[in-house]
Amino acid sequence: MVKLQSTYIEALPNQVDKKTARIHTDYMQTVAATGRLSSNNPNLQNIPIRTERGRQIRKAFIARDENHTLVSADYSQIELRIIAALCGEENMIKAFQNHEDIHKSTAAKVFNVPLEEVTKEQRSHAKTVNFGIIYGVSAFGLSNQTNLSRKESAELIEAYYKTYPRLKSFIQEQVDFARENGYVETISGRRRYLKDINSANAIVRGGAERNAVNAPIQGSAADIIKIAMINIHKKLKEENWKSKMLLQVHDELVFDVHNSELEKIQPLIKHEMENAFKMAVPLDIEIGLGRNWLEAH
DNA sequence: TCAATCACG
DNA sequence: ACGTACGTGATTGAA
Repeated sequence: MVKLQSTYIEALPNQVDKKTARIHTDYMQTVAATGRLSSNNPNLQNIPIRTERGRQIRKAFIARDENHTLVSADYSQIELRIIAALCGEENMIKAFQNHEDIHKSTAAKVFNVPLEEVTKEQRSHAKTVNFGIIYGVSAFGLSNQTNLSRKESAELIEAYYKTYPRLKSFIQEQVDFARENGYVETISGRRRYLKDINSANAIVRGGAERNAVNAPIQGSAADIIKIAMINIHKKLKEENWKSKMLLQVHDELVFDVHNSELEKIQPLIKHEMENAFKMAVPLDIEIGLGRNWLEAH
């Protein structure tokens, strides 16, 4: 509550540019270790959305005038798709090819129940593990995030790896590669060097091992959206579109679209984002529009 | 100046 | 036996 007031409600109006009457962020290309962009002065990659009061703040971001509309396009589950493609886990790849709800689909397999009998709690637990895998979670970490005991968490992780065996080997291979070479890399060859990967200190080494797993996933997602941004920017420029690309929020692009272009630009954006990088899984885009950033989502 | 907290993906 | 989920930036208040 205090945060929303001081960081957004009070600070943002002071950041409006006198000449353009708009807020402009700076994107940093060489800050994040994984290859993501970061955003500052002000940070527009952490505008609230999760709480009701937060959503009121997001509503304040609007299209430039009556003749424009905000369009938001985001990659659906891009990090899970990347890990599935990187390790060739057919069970997960198939779920994405069939456009299934990946967390529900995971729950059905892990808990060995029909898709239509998956409970909310089972889906929620599957979702937690799906995310945890991306971060290199342990049984203890998982039990902290759920109402499961450490033993139940260990069993859940075991069932998960039985469902997706290639994920387990992928994690091991990333760590082995890092120990051997001192770095890991993304789908486009961006490296993250891990100086602590062979540390004698198990805590420090454990952190580097999680980095070895996470960096290729988070970094590959960053590679993909950057390629999409370059291709979209080129097209908008070469074909003299009136619409502008405004913001990038890791897996989302926001555009200020002239209403005359509203129908035609959406398939363009979708196509460029879906085809930015050829992978063993399809990339899916969710696209929306509205007078403000909240509605566009 | 720095750690803790909390905003986002 | 050990400690235990990735990546950022802005604000606050103690040192």
